[in-house]
Amino acid sequence: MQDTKGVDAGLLQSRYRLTKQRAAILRALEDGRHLSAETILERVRAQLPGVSLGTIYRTLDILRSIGLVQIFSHAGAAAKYEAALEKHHHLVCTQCGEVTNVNVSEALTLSQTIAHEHGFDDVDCALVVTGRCARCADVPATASG
Amino acid sequence: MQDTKGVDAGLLQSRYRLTKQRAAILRALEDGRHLSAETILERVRAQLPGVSLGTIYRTLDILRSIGLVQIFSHAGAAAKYEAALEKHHHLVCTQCGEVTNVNVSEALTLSQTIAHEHGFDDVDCALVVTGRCARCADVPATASG
DNA sequence: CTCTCTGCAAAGCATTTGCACATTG
DNA sequence: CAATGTGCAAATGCTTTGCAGAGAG
Repeated sequence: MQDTKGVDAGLLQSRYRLTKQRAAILRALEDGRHLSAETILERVRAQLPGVSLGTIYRTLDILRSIGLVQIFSHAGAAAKYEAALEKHHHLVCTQCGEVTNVNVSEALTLSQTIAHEHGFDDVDCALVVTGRCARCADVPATASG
Repeated sequence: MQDTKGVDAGLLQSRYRLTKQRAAILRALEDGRHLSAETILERVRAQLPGVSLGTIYRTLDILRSIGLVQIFSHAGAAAKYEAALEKHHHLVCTQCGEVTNVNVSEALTLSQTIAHEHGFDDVDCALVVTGRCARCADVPATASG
């Protein structure tokens, strides 16, 4: 492993080794957004057939601990992972489940104010906005279940 | 089942039956905040020894569907349930895990603006503010793990 | 009485983990 | 070479579900 561009550098700076599995996982994360561990596994296996789910989870956990990956888990569903490019929040359609990244810089400011009032420091926040997207709103009633 | 005060009324108005299990679950939810299904089971069993976890989950799901219960699930941990008294958000200490309810009315306004820009309607939002609480900040370093 | 609920226990998923071998630095 | 990472498969934890009997309206 010597091909170390972009994100990979983050791993190198850490105390972790840069293996081909990790590089492939990072690449998968750079390509897509809101990927489940399962999806990441599929994409990684396209390049490295032998990779296991265990490795995906272990790596994702490391990447999160060094701040390279942002996790987003929303009631019930499997967690979604994506490269921690810049702070953003999520807009989720309650009907079709599609997730969109949105910028809501005020959310953090607001959160910090609240948190400080409660004596918290080291503040961060996650805002999940739910609703029905335009496409789903068009359909009169899915009348399912 | 005829003792129908407060929250119970909500169930009666719905198409669901008010059983003693459901009443006990509602009562448990009125007492505490951020209860896990397991905790609810314990509390309910104090009054009704035979109740099963399956019933807890089934009931919780019904209560959520008719808007009487608010679920809060935060990465990794088991979901937390509480009576849907009034809209509020959560402040979570990343160190000790304690959850506090906070009022952030601006969050919804903000979310609605964003959501509408994306063509969404029927908007709601959940804000999770994380940080280190005052008590944990006092301890120099937990030096754990 | 009919239809809905419940307890039980097994199933289902997402995620974690122990171990022996492969790899990295 | 020593330390770390990996694949495999079993284990775990939370939640869901099928079924036959119990209870609500």
